[in-house]
Amino acid sequence: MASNSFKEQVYQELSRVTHAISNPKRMELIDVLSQKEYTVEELSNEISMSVASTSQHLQVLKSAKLVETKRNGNFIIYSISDDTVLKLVSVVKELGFRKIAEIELLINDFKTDKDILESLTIDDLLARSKKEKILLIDVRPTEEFEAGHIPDAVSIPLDQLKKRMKDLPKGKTIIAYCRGALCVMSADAVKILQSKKFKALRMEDGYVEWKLKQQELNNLN
Amino acid sequence: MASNSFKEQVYQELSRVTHAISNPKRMELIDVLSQKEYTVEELSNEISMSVASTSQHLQVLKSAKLVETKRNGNFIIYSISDDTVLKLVSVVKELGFRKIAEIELLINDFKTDKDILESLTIDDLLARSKKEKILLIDVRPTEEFEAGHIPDAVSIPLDQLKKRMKDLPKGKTIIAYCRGALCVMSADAVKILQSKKFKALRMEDGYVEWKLKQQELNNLN
DNA sequence: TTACTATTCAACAAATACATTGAATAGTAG
DNA sequence: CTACTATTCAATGTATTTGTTGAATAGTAA
Repeated sequence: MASNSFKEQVYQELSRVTHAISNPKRMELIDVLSQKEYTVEELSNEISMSVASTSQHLQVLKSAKLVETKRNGNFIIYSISDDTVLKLVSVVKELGFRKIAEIELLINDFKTDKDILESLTIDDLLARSKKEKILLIDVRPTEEFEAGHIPDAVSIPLDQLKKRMKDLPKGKTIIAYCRGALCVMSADAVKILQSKKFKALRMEDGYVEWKLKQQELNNLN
Repeated sequence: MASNSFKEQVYQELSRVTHAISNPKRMELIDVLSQKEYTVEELSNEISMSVASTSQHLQVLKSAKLVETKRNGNFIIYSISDDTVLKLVSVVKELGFRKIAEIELLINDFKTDKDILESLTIDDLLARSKKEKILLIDVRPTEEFEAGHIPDAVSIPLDQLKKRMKDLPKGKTIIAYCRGALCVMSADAVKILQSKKFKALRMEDGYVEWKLKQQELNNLN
């Protein structure tokens, strides 16, 4: 049957997309690239893997059109090809976090580890910012902030927090965010701030989640 | 580093989800199950594969919690575990269709094959139904219609279309839908109707796409 | 209990995926 | 042109995945 073969080909092609993110290291690469663009060697460090292997994984991602490249001098710069890829990762995480008990256990361990009792979502942030004055701080490295951040957020990279703490207000509630639910930076920041008697909270969503939320809103008007 | 091991474990778990749909047959299984629940043997027929292999694929999907089972007499009934799974497939298709040239070519071949010039989306349908009187027909098999359908749609399975054509209005525009972009049934229906001088059009989205759209709308209020 | 049946398990061979090392490539900068 | 370097390619051994066949299982129905 011709129609049968058509069907097979379609599923073959679709599964190339999913195959590309079916490997933990490639999943991690996409997640890292969600924050900003990187060179191969930088990525190799981020995911703790040889440069050659990293390059090979990147080629798989590229052939599935999940990432794209540009050249800058001697360097090849990899980046996410399309915001739909962010959406894909977001849905996979949604499924993973909701459905897989193992991950929930890991995350719970992680949470109690960091002594974070309260953790806000984007919706919480929006609601809260209407009721009271809050200060939103982005504790990721400067380059990631510059590659894109939530409006009105102030960049205070985690490693500069102690130095810049004197400029922060004791009255306002400070909400810290970083790369998302799996990132420890905002939790560390909140811990430091709380120890110095600031009113600080963690937001578990990051810039990517904020961006996707905006797109959803735009799509429906 | 403990935090490193935590990270690795998380990506390991997340990639179990994507690994589950990284195989063409398993992708097809999920797609088939998106319409309604099935027994193992039925699925084995749908995807043209031995019962034992089908069962094994289903177990992979189940261990990733993408599908779930219930018993009915001697039969085990498989179904999609959660609407988030539909969202996952939807995003994968979005990426696949938009990004992979091979699929676009296949689909174009398919479209010209079916002589369908116009193909509506859900948004088109909603807009159009405000301006003129339309009749929405669901040409999938009865069981799939009964498992869930777009409100106000009338069930006219493709194999009954010729018999029931005399009851259809010549004045109204008839819009046919089936399982979604990859399904040929609505295209066949429109071809038949047009040949009998009905004003008929195809909608490329199906019930699943409609359901996801509703959920998006609900999420934002 | 016993016969029956839908489903799952086990074992196999073939194919594919994986991470590494070391060599090749294609650009840049002097 | 030459030296240099970030990236990619090639080859390798190991591990995992795949689909099949045939046996085992667990539930139903008499």
